[in-house]
Amino acid sequence: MKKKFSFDLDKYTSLFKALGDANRMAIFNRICGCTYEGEARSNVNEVSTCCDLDLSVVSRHLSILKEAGVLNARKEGKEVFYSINTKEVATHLRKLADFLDSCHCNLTKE
Amino acid sequence: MKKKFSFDLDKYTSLFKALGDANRMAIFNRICGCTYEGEARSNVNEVSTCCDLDLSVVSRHLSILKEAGVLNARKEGKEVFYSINTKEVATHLRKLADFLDSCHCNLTKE
DNA sequence: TAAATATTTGCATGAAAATGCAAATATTAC
DNA sequence: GTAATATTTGCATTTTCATGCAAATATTTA
Repeated sequence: MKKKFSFDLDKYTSLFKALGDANRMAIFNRICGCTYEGEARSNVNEVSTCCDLDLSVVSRHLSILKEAGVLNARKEGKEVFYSINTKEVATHLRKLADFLDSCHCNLTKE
Repeated sequence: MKKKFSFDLDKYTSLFKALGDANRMAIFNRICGCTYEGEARSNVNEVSTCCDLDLSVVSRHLSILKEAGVLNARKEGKEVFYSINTKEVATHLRKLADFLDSCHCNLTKE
């Protein structure tokens, strides 16, 4: 029955792979900051100010984060506004945390 | 004051980088399973059965996961037993989830 | 239509990471 | 000590990924 404690490995792998890069994490954090400021809007140009990268690279990172379900993209005119997919990401993180707790790992850890 | 909502980017980057690989995730899941079974012990040989990799590669993956704080290692005789650092990992995951909730991201998401 | 602005995509390059094999190390058993 | 077992490390190879530049696309404005 051990199966019921398992979780979608691929989903977590892609989520963590997306966030496991310093520049993408900086971008992620930047967008969190933007959205918290109340504007809830950060286009590619704005985001790119958080790291010393070519705009095209930032664009690609944003696309990777979007593919992994971390970000949402909304096109408005010429611009594309990115925002954090808060609920989905937080849910996944908590689910894994709960899974770990349920595993009773480290029973013998002193 | 926006700073108080921030979090340790580097810590999360290395944690996610460690888990952002399909084989390491399989290893991670395998050890979760082992520990749940009550034995709380998985040596390198046992772990290596979860993926089609040379033992030396598995050993390296385990070391990467340990460096990132995901695993604990305990040497017993010739063997090294790995277990999940449950509390630390779960805590980090929840902290990030809480951070996301506190950001009020996606205010405009429909 | 042409120009301006925002973003993405094609392509080449360099860097980092994953992998396997062989050899080295560590520990126990004989 | 030697043999056996478990794991790690050195090294070479391959693969994957990040990056920047230039060109292409999309959209608005003049």
